[in-house]
Amino acid sequence: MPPKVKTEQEKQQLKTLIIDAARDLFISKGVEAMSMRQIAKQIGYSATSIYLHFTDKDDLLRAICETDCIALANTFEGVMKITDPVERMVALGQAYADFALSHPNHYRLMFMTPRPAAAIQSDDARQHSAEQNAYLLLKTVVAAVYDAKRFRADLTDVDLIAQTIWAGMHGVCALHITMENDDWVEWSGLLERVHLMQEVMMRGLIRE
Amino acid sequence: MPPKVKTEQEKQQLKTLIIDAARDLFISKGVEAMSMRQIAKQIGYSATSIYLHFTDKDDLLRAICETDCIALANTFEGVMKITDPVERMVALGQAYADFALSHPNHYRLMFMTPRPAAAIQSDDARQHSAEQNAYLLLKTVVAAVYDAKRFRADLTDVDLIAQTIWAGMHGVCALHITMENDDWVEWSGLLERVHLMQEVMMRGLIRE
DNA sequence: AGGATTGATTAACGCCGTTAACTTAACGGT
DNA sequence: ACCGTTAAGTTAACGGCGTTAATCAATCCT
Repeated sequence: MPPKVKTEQEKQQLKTLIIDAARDLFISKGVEAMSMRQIAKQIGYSATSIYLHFTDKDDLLRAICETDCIALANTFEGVMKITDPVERMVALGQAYADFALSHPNHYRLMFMTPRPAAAIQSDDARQHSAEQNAYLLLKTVVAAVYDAKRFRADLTDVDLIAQTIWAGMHGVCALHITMENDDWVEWSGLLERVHLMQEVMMRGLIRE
Repeated sequence: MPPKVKTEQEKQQLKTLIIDAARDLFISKGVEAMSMRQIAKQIGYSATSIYLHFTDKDDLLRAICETDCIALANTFEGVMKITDPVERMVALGQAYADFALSHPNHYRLMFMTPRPAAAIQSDDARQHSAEQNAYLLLKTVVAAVYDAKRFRADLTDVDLIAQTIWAGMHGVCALHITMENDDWVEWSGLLERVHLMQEVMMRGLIRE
């Protein structure tokens, strides 16, 4: 069954065939439902042949994220063009939330799943590029707001400010992703929650 | 090997023996490391015999949480005695964060793991008692602050306010639990982050 | 034509949660 | 005292998982 000598192009085709099948499962049912065997079944290959193109499941997941985070990066770049630093900061938060809520399984993988300490050291630095980049951008924007003296006078730690803003947006998104099906809490509208969080953060951080 | 007719007391002893072994694994390595076979190995029983005392793994997990959430409930009751509603609200947030950060795996299970929609309807209501109770308490406190007219005038939705506060504290805790090992962000002190989040929330929500 | 190589496959290992079938010891009733 | 029932375990097994090793067939190169 191996009709062989695939051109580089054919290889790439198969690779993206795998990625697409994997992403379908990943997006609709989450990491744990995206099993090697299920992917294989969908594309009509054997489970083990996936290992000819990806070293392991994590590698495949990373490929999916890389692909899908390009859109995010583009959105962010657009946001960075906004001139007013405070406006820029708010828009960045909004873009972050938009991504989290429209790609819940990506978000879950990137920001809600603890990676064991071991698995991190072994990475060759350039791994978590999407996450790293997002945080770096946030920090840049926060620094701009700080330089413009728009933060309250008692706030001097740029890292601390950035991490607090991150935590606020993360809280709304993560809580929604985890709890949307729990109906023992009468959820107010998701958009309202995102908006109020932004408002509260601004009122709490910005010099009035 | 079955020396039998255990008194109700002996049964309970074995049950807590199982729970203790399970909790050891759960606390130190998380849900996924707490396997039936590992638990069994540690207490010198067969994996299947656990099913004589717990219907399945979820049941066992619920037992662990129930046991360990009593401490939490007690702390909360203490907090509720604080007379000033705003002070009470802040103290509740602090207690919540203390629990999350000292029982990260409990917290992960309770507030960071999406339960599929199906698994929720089938529960006979009294299931998520700890979570439900915590949110109810928060809502009560928020309502008290609202009745005391201490919130900003434009804030009128008690659920929305409560959920935003929840999200803020959740954000700091969840982000820490997920990312504490990622050293590509220069984390400022955890306590500072919790504190600033509280401060920001208060400044953003409370009438000045 | 024949060997090396490539792209695949099947078998297998060791994990998991869980169910079914079986064993063994203790008790109750006659 | 015996026998059947039952309680408390056990082992075997199913189907799923990620992953590795061995194998197989078709093509390419010499």
